[in-house]
Amino acid sequence: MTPERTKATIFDVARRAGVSIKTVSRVVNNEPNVRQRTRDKVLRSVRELRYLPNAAARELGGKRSRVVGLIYENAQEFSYLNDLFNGALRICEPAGYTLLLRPLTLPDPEIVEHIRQFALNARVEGFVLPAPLGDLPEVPALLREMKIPFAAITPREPAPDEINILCNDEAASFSLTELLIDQGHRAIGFIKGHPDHGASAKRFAGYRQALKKNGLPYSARLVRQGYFDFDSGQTAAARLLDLPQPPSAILASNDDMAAGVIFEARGRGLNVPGDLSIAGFDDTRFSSRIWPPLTTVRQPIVRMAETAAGLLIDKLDGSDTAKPEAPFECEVVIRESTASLA
Amino acid sequence: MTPERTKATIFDVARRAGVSIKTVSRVVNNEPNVRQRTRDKVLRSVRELRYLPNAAARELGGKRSRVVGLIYENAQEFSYLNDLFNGALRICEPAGYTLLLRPLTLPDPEIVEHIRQFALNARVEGFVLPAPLGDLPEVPALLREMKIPFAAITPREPAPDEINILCNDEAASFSLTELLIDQGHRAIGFIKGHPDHGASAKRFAGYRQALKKNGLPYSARLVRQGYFDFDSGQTAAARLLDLPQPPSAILASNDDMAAGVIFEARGRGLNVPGDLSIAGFDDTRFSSRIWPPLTTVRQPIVRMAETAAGLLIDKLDGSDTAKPEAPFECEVVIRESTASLA
DNA sequence: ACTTTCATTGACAACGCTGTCAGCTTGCTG
DNA sequence: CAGCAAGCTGACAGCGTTGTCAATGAAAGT
Repeated sequence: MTPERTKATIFDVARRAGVSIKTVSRVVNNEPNVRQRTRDKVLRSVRELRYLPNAAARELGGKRSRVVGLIYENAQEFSYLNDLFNGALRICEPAGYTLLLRPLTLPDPEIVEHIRQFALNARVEGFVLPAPLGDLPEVPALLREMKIPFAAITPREPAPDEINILCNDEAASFSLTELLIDQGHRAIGFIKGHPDHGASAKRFAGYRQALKKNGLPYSARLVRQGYFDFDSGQTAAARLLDLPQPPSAILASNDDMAAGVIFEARGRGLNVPGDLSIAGFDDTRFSSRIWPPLTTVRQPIVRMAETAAGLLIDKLDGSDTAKPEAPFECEVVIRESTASLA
Repeated sequence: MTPERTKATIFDVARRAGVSIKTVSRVVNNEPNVRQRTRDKVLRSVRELRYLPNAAARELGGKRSRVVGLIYENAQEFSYLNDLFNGALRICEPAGYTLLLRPLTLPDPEIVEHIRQFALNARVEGFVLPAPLGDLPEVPALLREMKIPFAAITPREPAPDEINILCNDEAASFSLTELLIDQGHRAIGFIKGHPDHGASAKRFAGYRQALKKNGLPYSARLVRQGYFDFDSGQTAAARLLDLPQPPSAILASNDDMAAGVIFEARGRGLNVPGDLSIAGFDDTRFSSRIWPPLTTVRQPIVRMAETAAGLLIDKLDGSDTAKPEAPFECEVVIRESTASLA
């Protein structure tokens, strides 16, 4: 039978260290104004008793729940979420915060009520908002009304006074498009992302810039609207390939759609990349595992999530450094779904 | 400006209803021995004041955290996890429970300490243990020592006195194998799953039974060990295809490995399913989106997770119905990666 | 009518922490 | 060496519930 000692409380620690409970509280919470010797004494008995502060009492007494919420779109690519969650968790856990997930099915007419309920029930102190939640106008509005700070990941428009985690989608898209141009492609199809996501516009902008810089004409016919899902990618690809003069390369705004493009191409007996080069965005778990492996752009999502959670916690803890973060760099990953035009 | 009323407490509700706080507590917790009229009065003022019990106070006073933990292997297929989480959440949330996720990187020599820390920090009252966690001997042992109940999902050996959620992997594997046999395949390769997962043995058993029942010889040469990941599937496929008399069909114990098989086949210029039929297990998000779409087996994971969470909560709440659950049925999904032998 | 028995209700003490504020030490300053 | 500010420490009152147990009231038995 394991010692099964009754959980030690702050009283036990205080008695053992010969100080008051308040002093223990100070030490445990890293507050100033405790002599080093006292601090050591307390820390020792904390260790010896394996003292673990009771979170409920802490919250009740101190009004702080130390809960960070991560709301996300349920349809979201899960490997993205996984990275997001792992990154945020890696910061929250050692900082003594609990990270709570809440999926949302979009579009959701009652989104405000759902988030409010979640925030209230779970006593969320701060939110991490992956795209597109930072861009839906109701969400930031609600959180501001509730006075809950948040960190928006890749929002279209960085909210002033809030934490914004950005990455240079535009530059990455530019590089990817230039890569195709360098490979000799002239007619390059583009499938836009979901209009609610800030990244969509940026990726499209990078594509246009690359065309322009390289003196290629922009043709609206080669551009189709997609919604970041496989089916919309497949549909858009079908339209592009039905064109009298179909593109020799298609750039999809994410990998799910790129997979849809590959699917459609294969269905038509087209050889990828022989007959059609295809590239995407995101470097999903499956991007390297479908055939052919996909040329794509990798975002440092884990680091972005870590930064988001870190800044958010800093804000919640009041250690407000408030330095505006530089955008994260994306990386073009070249695989076998793209090739030089024969 | 929204009413921003100071959050109502149990006192406010009690005053308004003209009863004591204890009575309010009884009503809110659905305890017996409250006259119907009183109950109604209380419920009305609860509604009118939008009363929400303070979870911290509740936990401090009542010793119940209402936290359910879901630990999982981080490498786990995401769509599986997503279903698992959504299913469990769908039960936990309305029941007033918080569902907390905790990824684990296996193998983990300190797994016991990690889980213990998590359980203590998060004050987890009960765990949902997806495979293979229910099968690692340390984990159930630890939880029993800590007196934390758990619901194991598809464990190899159902633990008595605990909640076990099973599904008939064996029968599904049997059907899938018979499907291939019916299509005329005689040499059917099999890639085993990770030995830590209970499902692996069952799927293998189903394969062997189907061979036997249909009078086909079992050849160990056609069986390779895999580990549920893409790479091991690819490697195993390479070995099988290098055989002097390679199989005309390969059955992989999950879709990740099946994708690896497809990848390998494509790399060798083989036509799927023309030259090689391939089937998997799990019906992953991507199973229908790779080319060709994969014949596979779908588990009702969402329902399994719902059941797991539901039974666990029943146990935690003391409403112990303790009926042994019947195994869930899997469904064979026939797509285009399998075809009759020409 | 007079107990006895339950169902119903309430008073009040935990629960384990943090915030407030007062008191005690130090170390300086003049 | 008094006087004062700043550093350090502790006493104690909450925080919003639930558990315990006693009080009350109503129903049933004699």
